Amino acid sequence: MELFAEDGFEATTVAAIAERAGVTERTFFRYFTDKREVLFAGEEEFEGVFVDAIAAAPEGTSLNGLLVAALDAGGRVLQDLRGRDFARARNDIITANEQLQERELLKLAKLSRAVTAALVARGAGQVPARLAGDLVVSVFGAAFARWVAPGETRDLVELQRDGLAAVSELTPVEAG
Amino acid sequence: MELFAEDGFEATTVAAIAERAGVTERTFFRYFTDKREVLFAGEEEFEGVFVDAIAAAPEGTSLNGLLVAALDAGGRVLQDLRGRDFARARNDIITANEQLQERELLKLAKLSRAVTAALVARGAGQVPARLAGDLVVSVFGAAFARWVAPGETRDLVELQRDGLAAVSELTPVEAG
DNA sequence: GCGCTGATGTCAGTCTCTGTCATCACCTGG
DNA sequence: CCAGGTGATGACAGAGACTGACATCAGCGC
Repeated sequence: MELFAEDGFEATTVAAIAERAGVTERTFFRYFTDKREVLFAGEEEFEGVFVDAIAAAPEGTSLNGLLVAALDAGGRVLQDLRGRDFARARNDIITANEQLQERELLKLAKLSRAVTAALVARGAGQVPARLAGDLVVSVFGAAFARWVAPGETRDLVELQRDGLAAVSELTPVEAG
Repeated sequence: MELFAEDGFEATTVAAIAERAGVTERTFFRYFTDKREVLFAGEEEFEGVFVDAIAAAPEGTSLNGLLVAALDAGGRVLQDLRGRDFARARNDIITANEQLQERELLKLAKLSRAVTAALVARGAGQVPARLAGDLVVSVFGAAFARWVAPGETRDLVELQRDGLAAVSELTPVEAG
C-alpha cells in the first residue's frame, strides 16, 4: 500500500513489491493470485460476517430485519477492524484505478450472491432474495462512500441505516 | 465471439483474433483498448438509452415512473437490437470467465452512475438517486439473468416489470 | 505531381503471470 | 545421529497482453 500510494497502482511493478517485502516475484504470486489481489485479501471473512448475521438472527425475523442485521454487523466490523483512516487510504488507491474498481465490484458481486444464498436459506424466494442481496450491497456501497468522504463524522452503521430508510421512500405503493 | 465460444476466452490469444480478422495484433489494440473490450463495444449507446428515457419523460413524472421508463427503454433496445439468442451466446462466454464478469460489472457500475446523474438532473437528491441508479441496474441484472435462462419465454421488459414489483414488496412500511 | 493525413504494419521492449526444477530448512522415525 | 520426507522459497525460461516509435502506403486536396 505504501508503494501504491506513492507511485500509483500501475506504476508499481510486482518486482518492486516483492523486493520491498524481501521475497522474489515468484513467491509473491504464490501468495496472491494477482497483483490486484493484494488489496483484497481477507474478503471472504468480511462476507462471512454478513452471512453469519443473517443465519444467527432470531427465528421469525422479517426480511427487512435480516437486511438490517447483516448491514449492522458488516458495518461494525469494517469500522472496528481497521478504522476509517485505513479505509480512506485504501479507497483512494482503488478509486484512482479502473482495474482495481473492477476487482472491487467483483468482490461486491460475490458478497451479494452470498447474502442472496443466506436469505434463500432463511426461506426467501429466489428473485426477492437476489434483489435484496443487491440492495444490501448497494446500501453498503453508498454508505461507505459517504463514510470515507472528507469531513464526514457519522458512523458507518448510522449511514447505512439512513440509506436503508431512503430506499423505503424510493418505492411507494404504486410500483410497476 | 466464434473463437471465444470454441476455445474459451483465456485460451484465445489476441494474435488469433487478429489473424481471423485479417489484421495485425497491433491494429487490434488500436480498435480495442483491451482483449476483453471486444465483448463490450457499444456500451455507451446502451447507457444513452437509459439516460435519454429519463430525460425525455414528461414533467412531473414520479421517481418510480422514471425508473420504469428507463428500464422499459433499455430492455426493449436489448431485445430488439440483437435478440435473445445473441444475448445467450454472449452471456455464456462472460459467465464462464471471471475477468469478463469483472468488466461487465464495471460497465454496469457506469450505467448506474449515468442513471444516477440523469435522476439528479431531474431533481432527485444525491443519496436517493444513487440508490435508485443501483436499483435500476439490479433489476435489470436480475431480469436479464431470467431472460437468458433456458426455457424462459417471457419478454425482458415484462421480467423487469416483475422484478420492480418484487422490490416494492421487499421494503414494507417499517424499514430501518 | 506534391504534400498531407489517417490507417496499418513492423519491431522492440516491458510487465504480468505460469510451469518446472533446484535448493534448503525443518521435522520425524529408526 | 542420520536418512528421508515435506513445505517454502529461489532461479529460470517462456507465453501472452499491451505500449511506444517509426516506416509504409493509399487516398485526397491543391
